[in-house]
Amino acid sequence: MARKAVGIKDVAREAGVSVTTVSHILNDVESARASDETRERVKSTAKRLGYGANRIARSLRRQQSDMIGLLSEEIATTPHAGRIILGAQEAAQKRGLTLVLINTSRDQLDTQRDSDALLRQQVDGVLYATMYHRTINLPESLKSVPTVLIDSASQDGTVPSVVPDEEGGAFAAVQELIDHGHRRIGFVTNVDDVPATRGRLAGYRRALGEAGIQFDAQLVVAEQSETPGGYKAAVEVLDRSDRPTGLFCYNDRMAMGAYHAASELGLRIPVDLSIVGFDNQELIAEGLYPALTTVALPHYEMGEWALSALTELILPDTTNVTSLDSTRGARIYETAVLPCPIVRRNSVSSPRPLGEPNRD
Amino acid sequence: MARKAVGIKDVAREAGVSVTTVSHILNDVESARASDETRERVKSTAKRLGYGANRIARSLRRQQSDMIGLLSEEIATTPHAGRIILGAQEAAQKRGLTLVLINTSRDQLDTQRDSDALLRQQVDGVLYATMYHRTINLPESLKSVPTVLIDSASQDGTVPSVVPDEEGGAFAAVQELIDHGHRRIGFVTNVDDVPATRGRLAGYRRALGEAGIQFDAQLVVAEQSETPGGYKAAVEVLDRSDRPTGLFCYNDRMAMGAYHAASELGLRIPVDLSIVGFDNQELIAEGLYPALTTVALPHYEMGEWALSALTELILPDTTNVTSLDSTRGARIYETAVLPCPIVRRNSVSSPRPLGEPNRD
DNA sequence: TTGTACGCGTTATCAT
DNA sequence: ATGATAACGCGTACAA
Repeated sequence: MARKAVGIKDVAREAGVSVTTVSHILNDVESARASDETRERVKSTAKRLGYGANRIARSLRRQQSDMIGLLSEEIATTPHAGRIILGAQEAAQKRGLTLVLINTSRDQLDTQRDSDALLRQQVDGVLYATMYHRTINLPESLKSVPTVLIDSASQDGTVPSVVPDEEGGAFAAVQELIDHGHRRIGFVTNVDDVPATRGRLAGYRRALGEAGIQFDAQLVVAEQSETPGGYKAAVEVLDRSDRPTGLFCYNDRMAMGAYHAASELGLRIPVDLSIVGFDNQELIAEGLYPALTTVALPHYEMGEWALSALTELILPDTTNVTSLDSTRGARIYETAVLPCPIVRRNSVSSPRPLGEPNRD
Repeated sequence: MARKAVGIKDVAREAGVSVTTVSHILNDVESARASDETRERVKSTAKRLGYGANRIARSLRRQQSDMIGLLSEEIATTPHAGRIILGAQEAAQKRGLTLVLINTSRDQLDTQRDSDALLRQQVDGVLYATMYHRTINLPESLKSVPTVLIDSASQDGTVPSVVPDEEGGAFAAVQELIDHGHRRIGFVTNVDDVPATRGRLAGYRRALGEAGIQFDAQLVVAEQSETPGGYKAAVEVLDRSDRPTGLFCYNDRMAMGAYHAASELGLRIPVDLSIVGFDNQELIAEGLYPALTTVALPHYEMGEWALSALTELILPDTTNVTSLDSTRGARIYETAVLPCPIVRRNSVSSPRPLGEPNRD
């Protein structure tokens, strides 16, 4: 830790004032005013000495640490996690808060009564990020500390939460195909019953519906959400005479499988088949040939939003402070839904005009 | 922060002893002994009350925060970063340390004199992780705080550092091809002059040399280290009659490009062409068909190693404490080199027997 | 307008 | 074997 830290006392002595004055000035305390002259002198000497308040002493005194815990099941196990962390980190830094990492496995969380204590004592609040979008019950250990959920909605709305707009993203993806003239659009989806699956299917159907295209159950086929699953599903939906000209894939990995299937079937992308993915995994989306048009998950934005919501939770607005205590704890939070923008690359084009011969 | 925290005083009162005794017992202080009876009583009441020392107060008193700063240029901008973080985090947790995130852009680091103060005051040390393996000069702001470098070596060895064994990994990759009987092995490498490029080339040459295979400059071609570069390079090295039967690629992205090239040239993997990548980007390696045999970067292990080295730096071994002050700061650290294990999947097989007709 | 003194929860020193 | 108390560095009520 500090080797030869410069303390508030040093600043006070150097500026020829008391520590109180220094503290007041540096913390912009309203009540006590100092002459502009001293104010200036204190500030400059503080800067000259490179003074920064000892956060630990300050925390002890203020009874708040200015630290936010980022609680995550297997931190950064997914490539997405990085963006969440970054969003939260930058938002935290902007507010003078520090992000500390707490790693947990889910089952640990419930039994972790001591972790509870650990948490409560050093962080002002926690961001709880799940690995993928889902609905959860708030772990018992988090009931006592201000918490915001990232990428999952709380069952009962007792805490704020933020999730991606799966349906909107899927809608945009399918709309992109429709805008290019596709009418026969397949959906390679996954088999797990999670919000993303339901939301993306809903978006697919809504886009079709709004375009006046009949939903055809034969065109949606579900498999495991990995690349091999995408391959299998794509083969199934593409290997027939009335195959779709456009394909919406549950995620980029499945789209990668679909590329493989298309290649095997002699279908060129995007000439013979247009594809849109989901997730915007750049490694894949930019690596595929042609580069994959896909939908981005707003990870950075979710991290940012969550941290912002958490600060509001911690420092309740000074507006209507009166009814505060009564409303606290009873409040129901709606989960925020952040947009998933489409990222256009080269896997979508117009279908060949009707009647043009297939040259395969 | 803490709503109604249970403090050491509560435990003392409840157990009918003084706070001193509680502190002694809970901290396993050698000098002062208590009766086994009280010892037991104190411990049990502490547990019953759910007591945990207030880390902030403890930090203030002990003059050490037990916090480690993870300083990173654009945290988790690469998928690898997550593994580093996880390795460091778990190692930290094991030692009762907390990891705090500090995000920086590289140029910021030098001018950041206030960040310097910030760092010094709350973290006991910092882990400085660069985005990719390279050699650096330690930023000025880190000179004053115990630091360990991850994924980069310090120019002058003033601080411990850990990097991947690029050469060994490349050697293993090429050896894998040789073991399968390949004699004509191409190398699709990248154009940047970084340690990884040099090391992987050296490993390639050494493996060839030890197998008695003549190095052929025509078989190594450099391009941008992305997928399109891999495609271009692979086409160049494969589109000729004396093409290699095995291909070592600088990284998995380039390997992905090579897959595409092979497909275009009508080369089946691994029947007509065996490929080994580097990085073990699972998204790619497991998504390609056939799954890519590649070499893993030891990110988790580097994070772990770095944290371990840092703790030794902070709490110097109690052995030979005498000569401590004199040696400190003057010491030269060798940079640790961690092995890159090969991960076998399905992209390598034996080349077709000599003379077997090419069925293309 | 400025300074003195106390308290935040621990740990550590020194008595008893 | 146990307990009283100073000190860590800062913020602030209260006195001047």
